[in-house]
Amino acid sequence: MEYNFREIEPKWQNFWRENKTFKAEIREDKPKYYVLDMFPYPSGAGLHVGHPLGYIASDIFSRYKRLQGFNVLHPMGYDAYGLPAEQYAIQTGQHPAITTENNINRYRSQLDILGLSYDWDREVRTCDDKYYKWTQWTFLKLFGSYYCNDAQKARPIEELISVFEKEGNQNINAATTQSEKFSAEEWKNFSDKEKADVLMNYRIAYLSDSMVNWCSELGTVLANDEVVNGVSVRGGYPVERKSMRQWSLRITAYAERLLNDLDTLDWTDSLKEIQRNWIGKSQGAAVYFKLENGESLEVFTTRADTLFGVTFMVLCPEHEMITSLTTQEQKEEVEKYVSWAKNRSERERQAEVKKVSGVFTGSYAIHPLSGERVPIWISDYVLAGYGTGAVMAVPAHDSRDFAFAKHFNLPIKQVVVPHGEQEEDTSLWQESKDSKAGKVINSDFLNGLDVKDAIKTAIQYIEDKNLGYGTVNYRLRDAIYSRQRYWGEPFPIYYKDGIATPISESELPLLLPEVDKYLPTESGEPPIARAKNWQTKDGYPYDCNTMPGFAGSNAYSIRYMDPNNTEALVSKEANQYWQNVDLYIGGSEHATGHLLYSRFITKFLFDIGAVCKQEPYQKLINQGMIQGRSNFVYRVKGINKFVSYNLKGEFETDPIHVDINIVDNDVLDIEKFREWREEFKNADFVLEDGKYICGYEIEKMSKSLYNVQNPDDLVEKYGADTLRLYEMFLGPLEQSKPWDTKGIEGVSRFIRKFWRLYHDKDNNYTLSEEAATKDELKALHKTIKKVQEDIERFSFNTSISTFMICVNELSDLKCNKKEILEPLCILLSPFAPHITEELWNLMGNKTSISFASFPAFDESVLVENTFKYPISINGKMRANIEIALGISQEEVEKIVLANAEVQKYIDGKPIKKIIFVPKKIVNVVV
RNA sequence: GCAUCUGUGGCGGAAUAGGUAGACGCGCUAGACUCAAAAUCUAGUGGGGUAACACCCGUGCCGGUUCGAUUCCGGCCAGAUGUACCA
Repeated sequence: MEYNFREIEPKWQNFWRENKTFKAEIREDKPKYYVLDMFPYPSGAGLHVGHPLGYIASDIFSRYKRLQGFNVLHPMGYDAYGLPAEQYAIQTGQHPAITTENNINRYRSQLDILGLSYDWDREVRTCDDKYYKWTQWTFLKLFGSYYCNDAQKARPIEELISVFEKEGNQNINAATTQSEKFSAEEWKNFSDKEKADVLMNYRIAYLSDSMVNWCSELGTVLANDEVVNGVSVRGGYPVERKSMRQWSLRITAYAERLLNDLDTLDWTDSLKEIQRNWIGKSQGAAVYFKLENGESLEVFTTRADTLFGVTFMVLCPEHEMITSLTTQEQKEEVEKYVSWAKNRSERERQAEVKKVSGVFTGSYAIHPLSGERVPIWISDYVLAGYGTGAVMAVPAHDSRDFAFAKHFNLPIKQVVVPHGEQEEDTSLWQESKDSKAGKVINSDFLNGLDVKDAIKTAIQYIEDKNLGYGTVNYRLRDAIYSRQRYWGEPFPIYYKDGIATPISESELPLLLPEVDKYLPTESGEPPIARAKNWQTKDGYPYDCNTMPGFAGSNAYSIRYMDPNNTEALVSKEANQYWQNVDLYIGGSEHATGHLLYSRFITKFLFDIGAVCKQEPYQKLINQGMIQGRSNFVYRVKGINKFVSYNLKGEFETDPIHVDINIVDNDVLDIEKFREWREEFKNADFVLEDGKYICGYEIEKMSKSLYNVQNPDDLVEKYGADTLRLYEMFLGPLEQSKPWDTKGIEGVSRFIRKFWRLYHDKDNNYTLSEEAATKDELKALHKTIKKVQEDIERFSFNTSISTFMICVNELSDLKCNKKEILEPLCILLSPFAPHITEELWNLMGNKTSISFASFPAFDESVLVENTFKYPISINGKMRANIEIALGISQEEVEKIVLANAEVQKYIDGKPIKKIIFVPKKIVNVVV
């Protein structure tokens, strides 16, 4: 009998559950460490081997930190609101809560068999009213706050109201869409509705008519990060631009802080870079162009140095000044163009980026510096959402303006000469010169300046003459926060005489109502509108939208600190103790969604004093994706005959995906294949060496490609410890890699070998109390040192290699000494918790291994009195010489030169130099 | 187009501070045990070369710094990911 994981693994899982071994409580005597996994959306498909990768890694680190004496918080929960459950509800009528509950139970059982050390008492579910009460509470706070640019933080909206009453909004510097100024007097005379409308322009959570990504297939709007290439991320349905009244969050107010604080985080450069790009800060200038009708048009530019190169202006088709600008002659054409542009779907627009289109308004602006007349055009290459929705076109130095000028035959004026070039005839150009280095020409007072200096000088000039001002623009947009769906958090808002009014905090949570169908109403209202009595006691209607998928995950890491608190999101005490997440593990696909939104919300909660940290996740590791490895069989065209991979060239074949569970090391199990599907029952095969070899390809892991590897099957076959080790052994945590079961035998062998160290031939536990030998101690301490270093840098694959070497050495030494094997058992416990708990118990220990301390590394065991010096001659390794440590460089050189092997290579030539690197190498240059 | 990352045997991958490249595992080859198989154990396994050594070549490509480069610098090529009319 060998190591029996089928009996031992459930035994210890039960032990941990019953003893609440991993329960985390505030303990002032211990330092805290908070390890968090991105909680999963419980989909109907269950877990595949890709999901546990991060969970196993975080579990190893949690267990390691516990051994080091840290009080570890390691919770898990479910991001339970989401589209799939709702889509399923629409099709079947089954309540999404039931689907979700079932899926969660399946997830839980799959997680349990992996032996993960979660504190399940802290589980959260975003669809649980006790949880979403705080999602709604956060929304009320966002609604009740504005962002003060002077203080650089969120402030209560009441403060703003009292300022309005005293002095109007003349001196307010806040993040707002309010452009009209008013006095205290005017404010007092506003109607309630007017006041509410003004305040709405300042709130951090606000209602506005905004251009949204509307997906009619899903019947809802989507955030920018939920749309890729003009189609929805979920489902791949077309998305169009549409103006709708929606809730938004003023995340743009936090752009600067979100950008700057990236520097304080221990994240990978690539992830920080993704966020920086998404925020997209650009420094530049706003410039006013006077119009002939007396109005003024504001544009944003990063290239104020090229002002004299402006030969036309372009407005986006949505620009509000189009009507007033269009002349009578151009009216018809402009209207035609604008309606054409508005009706294009996002996808069409993106697909035809290179096609130039546009129309002339008939009007002109006056160039602020030269006084020349500049024609004003309309084109959809100018985006409504960025800057002012209008640009000054400098065709000579901007490729888009250039393409436009070429297409409509507009003048092109060169104002920058790149270093080492001469001014050229722009009519001969095939492309613009966009480079940001060179000397300015044809530009009056800017002539001769370098681009960089010219930008500064130009901005200074326009500021002095009141023609504009230096400013900053961000690409980041406010987050659209409402969805026209059922399965989400209702907004704690009702409408009193058309004014959006918050319900009081004491009425939270506002429960998600029951509905008869999960579809929009006949009049096109969201599904919640179907609910009976969806109104306050006084009969005012509630908001019918629900919050988006990311709402529930914004502050979940904070809620885990105090998940059962009914009085607050988190108590001061719990928040002070747990602070924020020390280690966060999850996929990088959340870079511009969850990771940005939750940073924003955490900063907001910090501003209102609800939490003590500005950043939610101090260190972040993105585990790589595990791709699927699909197998193929090759069917001869037209007949039911299959050709082995290497012989398929002789036939005309179609590759067909075959279930990887009936393929072993690319060899097809023909019997199982025949049973797999009715149509293959009578199939013929052309074999090679008596086997049918399948082809393979690396693809996404997906049910439809028959390449999903289920962790349960592997646990059943090899045990959880082996699966844990193997997932880590597969390669570096952060790298994407294809799943491949080939190597799992190797770690399975290692586990059995490890077990055998503690047992004799008949599988009886035998450890001796004898003192360990020098070699045994060396093997152990070498391992302690390296494993600790490897864990610290999350190189779990190499730590496992180190364990393998150690076990091999101890097997060779026939070591069965407790002095060695007890610390080794502790050392391995984060990786393989079940087998080590069993051995720990066999060794006579009463408590769980989690409370043991990490084995101390004894340097003295590894100290040698001699060192093997590699000797290189002219940089090439030629010999090894054993030399006592601590002797002088001169002596080392003497010994080296006296060596016969070395003499052979020096071959009598004069020695130019000897380079001696202590403990490393001696290099002789001849 | 732009940004970030990656490129090492038949395969997954080591090499932590510029110092004997290929640890560890898989696979493969031979052998031991066995009637046989499984399991286990032993030896070998980058390429060329040799009876065996010696020796030569080798970390995507080209160049640089250095006594010495997988590692640092410059330029290219390829792949992955993200993002894209952001003025």
